[in-house]
Amino acid sequence: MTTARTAAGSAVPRGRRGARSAGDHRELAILATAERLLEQRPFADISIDDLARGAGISRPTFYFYFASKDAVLLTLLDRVTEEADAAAGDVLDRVAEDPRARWRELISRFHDTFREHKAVALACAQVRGTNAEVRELWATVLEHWVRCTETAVAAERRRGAAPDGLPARDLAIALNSMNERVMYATFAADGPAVAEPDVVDVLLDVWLSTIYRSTAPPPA
Amino acid sequence: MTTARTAAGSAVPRGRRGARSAGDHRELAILATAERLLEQRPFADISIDDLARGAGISRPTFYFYFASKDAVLLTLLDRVTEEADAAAGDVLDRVAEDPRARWRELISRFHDTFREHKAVALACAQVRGTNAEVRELWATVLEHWVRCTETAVAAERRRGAAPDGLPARDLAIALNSMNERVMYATFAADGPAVAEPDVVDVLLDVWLSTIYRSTAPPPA
DNA sequence: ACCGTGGCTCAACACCCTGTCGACAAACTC
DNA sequence: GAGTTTGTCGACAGGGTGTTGAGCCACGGT
Repeated sequence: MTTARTAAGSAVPRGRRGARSAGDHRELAILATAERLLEQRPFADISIDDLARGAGISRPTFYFYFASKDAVLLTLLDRVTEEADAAAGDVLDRVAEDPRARWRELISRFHDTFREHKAVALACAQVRGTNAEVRELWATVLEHWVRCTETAVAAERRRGAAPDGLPARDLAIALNSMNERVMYATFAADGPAVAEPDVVDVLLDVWLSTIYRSTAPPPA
Repeated sequence: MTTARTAAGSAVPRGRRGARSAGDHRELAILATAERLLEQRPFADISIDDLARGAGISRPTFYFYFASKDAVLLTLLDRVTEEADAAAGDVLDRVAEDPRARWRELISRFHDTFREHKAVALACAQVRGTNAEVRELWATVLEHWVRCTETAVAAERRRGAAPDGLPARDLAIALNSMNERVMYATFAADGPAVAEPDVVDVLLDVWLSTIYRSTAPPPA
């Protein structure tokens, strides 16, 4: 019921007078431990005790900071998606400048952000199935990206650069879903996957083909 | 260590003289209970006890038939993928006849099969994250479909119906991944999803655009 | 008719993990 | 220096998993 219960809004430094309290430090330690352990083994194989010990505290104390193991992951996911959002920036507002380059930039930046936090991304995809909060956060984030894509596609159609076709929203959903799954498979390296260095170009090619119905969209 | 340990190979009636033993009956009852319960609540919320009780046996007895809860799901998944494979049949050998119709048939049949076993499909996608056997089975199945797609695309290119572009395998991976994720989102109805009645046509449109670089592929 | 074996069943147990409760200490406030 | 807030943990209760060991029943062999 104290600081920690700000849950996902953890990026905002809590209302203390800037002073790094012991609690802040511990909370960060738990998060860091979680991300470190996730690089070594799957989320399901990490117990709350592991997290607590890794942060130098006891299990009950863990609950002072987070309501559950899932809450830790939720916070981690929140940080990563914010980073991805920041990385994407306003690229989509400038698609008309140079469509191919801008779309590529968009895909590439998402790819880089998620690759850097592979472990978190992979864990979230798994937990999404069992945890409603993670599922909803992801849904919200995805919805945002879908809307951005949709808007950009609509703009390209309006200026005559892209032909009409599928409803922009459906296309946006299909493309973003594809990206999600293809990147996941590449990172997880389980099952059929596109080779890491090619993944951005493969995805880009599908985006361009479906949005413009040709490999090379007309420049501005 | 007896009959049940044939695990995924359960479709093959075990070597008894055709007689439906009590065991066969129980095994089927567990499977049926699992599919029924999965339609009501998520896999994680179903305990082995639920499965056992549903099949009219005790928990320890459950272990006589399956090694774990996951093993039940694995068997269920095996049945569904076999059904999907059968439904797909040889459509891809006849793509040249009428590309649009055949590709649509392919996507549509997968869609129908998985929609019919929504619950199993959804559960598997979730468990795939934590269970290596499910992950591997899915990987194998997907690899098979990717290869079929790849072969068909290559054939279309060879006969001049489809232009060159992305390596056929990468394209096949991207498209199948998209289908998987888009159908999942539609069935799960969580987060941005294509409306159920449109999903086949949306997917088809992306397939055709990327394979033929035009909405309407040339007929034979 | 008798025994043994293999298919089948379960009560009871050991274990692990989660989440909570209540007592307690250090620090900051007035 | 009394009181609140922050932070800490030992000990417990509860629920799920997987195992053990003993027992039942139907059958085929002798």
